[in-house]
Amino acid sequence: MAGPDKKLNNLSYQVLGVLARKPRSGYDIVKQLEHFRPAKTSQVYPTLAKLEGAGLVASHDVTQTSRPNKRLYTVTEQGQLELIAWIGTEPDVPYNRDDFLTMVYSAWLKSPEQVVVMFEERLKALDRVLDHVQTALAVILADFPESLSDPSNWRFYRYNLQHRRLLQVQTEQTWCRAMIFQLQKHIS
Amino acid sequence: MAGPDKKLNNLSYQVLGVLARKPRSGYDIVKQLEHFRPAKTSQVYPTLAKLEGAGLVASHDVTQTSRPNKRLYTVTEQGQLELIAWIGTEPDVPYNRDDFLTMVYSAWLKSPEQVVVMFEERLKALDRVLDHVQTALAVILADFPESLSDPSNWRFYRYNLQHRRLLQVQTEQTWCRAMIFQLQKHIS
DNA sequence: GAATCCATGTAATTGGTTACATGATTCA
DNA sequence: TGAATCATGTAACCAATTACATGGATTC
Repeated sequence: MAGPDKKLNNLSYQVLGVLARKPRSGYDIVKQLEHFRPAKTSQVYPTLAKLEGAGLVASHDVTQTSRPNKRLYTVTEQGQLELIAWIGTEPDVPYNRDDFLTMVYSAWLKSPEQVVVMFEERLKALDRVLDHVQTALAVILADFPESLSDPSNWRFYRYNLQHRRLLQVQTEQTWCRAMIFQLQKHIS
Repeated sequence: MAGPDKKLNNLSYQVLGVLARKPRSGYDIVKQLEHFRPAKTSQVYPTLAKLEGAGLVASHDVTQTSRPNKRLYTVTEQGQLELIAWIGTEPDVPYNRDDFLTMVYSAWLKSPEQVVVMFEERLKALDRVLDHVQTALAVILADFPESLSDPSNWRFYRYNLQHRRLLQVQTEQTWCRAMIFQLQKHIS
């Protein structure tokens, strides 16, 4: 009815995806996306307002007693259709910015000793990610084992995306250890 | 002498790192970063101007006959010190945006058949990346074999960063194949 | 009483893309 | 002659972060 829908941005589709699983408040959405696709409240709230203006989500206020009141958002049918239509289109080239890799790029300017320290810190940081991912996997496995063999259940993809992260982190750790091993040969 | 140096952004450090390896024009820098840390000319040229204003890089014009004239940039000593001082500081949390993963997040709304097609396309895209990375590795291995055991040579890190990318792409391909295998069990 | 969580937003700034503008040289 | 590469930039817009602003409820 309104103007011709131009393509939404990545965050909008991600928010539609979260709400397609279940209705949530802006605050809930931020928490939900924290590890998978971080976004600040200052970006999420305006995005929700924009999506509501376009008729892709709807909201209603919920009065709470033991908590501040909140506004629950739901995907509209139009919103779900928009999301489904987008999935499977040609994805934009992925976008990665990692200070650590930029540092490694110029690490030849530092002594091997100093670089080894950097890689050891990186390993520790990856350990923390690993912990988080393994816990998430264990929870799904314990609470919803049937969902893991059902691609029409959103937990099927949630589990497998976490599993992907696990594999990636382990690969990166292997690489870090190989780098440390090589560098130590040059420490007198 | 001038104001107190506040932290530069990721691109600035990346540009300093490129120029620390060897002097280049803005155009060269864009090409150099194309696969590792993409940036458009419209971002690189202003960044170079800013770095020059801060005294971290210097430039001089080069007259060419068989090509348009160009401006070559070099890192100043101050620029190199700034870069070295940054390396090893606590890196910001890495930043990843991948439409494909956002699509997988909501792929439970699609039929397994349709999702299999998405993963097969992803595999093909990863094959092209793999090709590029393997070529780059082979070139270094053939032309500068000694540099691979010398952490004070920038090619040591160039090679190992490419190797990291190789491992990551292979891990992702393994995951994609496992996903396709699982999904095919649900196609009647 | 202080810290943390729940809850929703706006304003200013930085980071990054798209589109625009121009022009020489080389190669098919 | 037309496409691709080399070469440098600006303007307008979109994406994202930082900082600001407020306030009730819970937990330590």
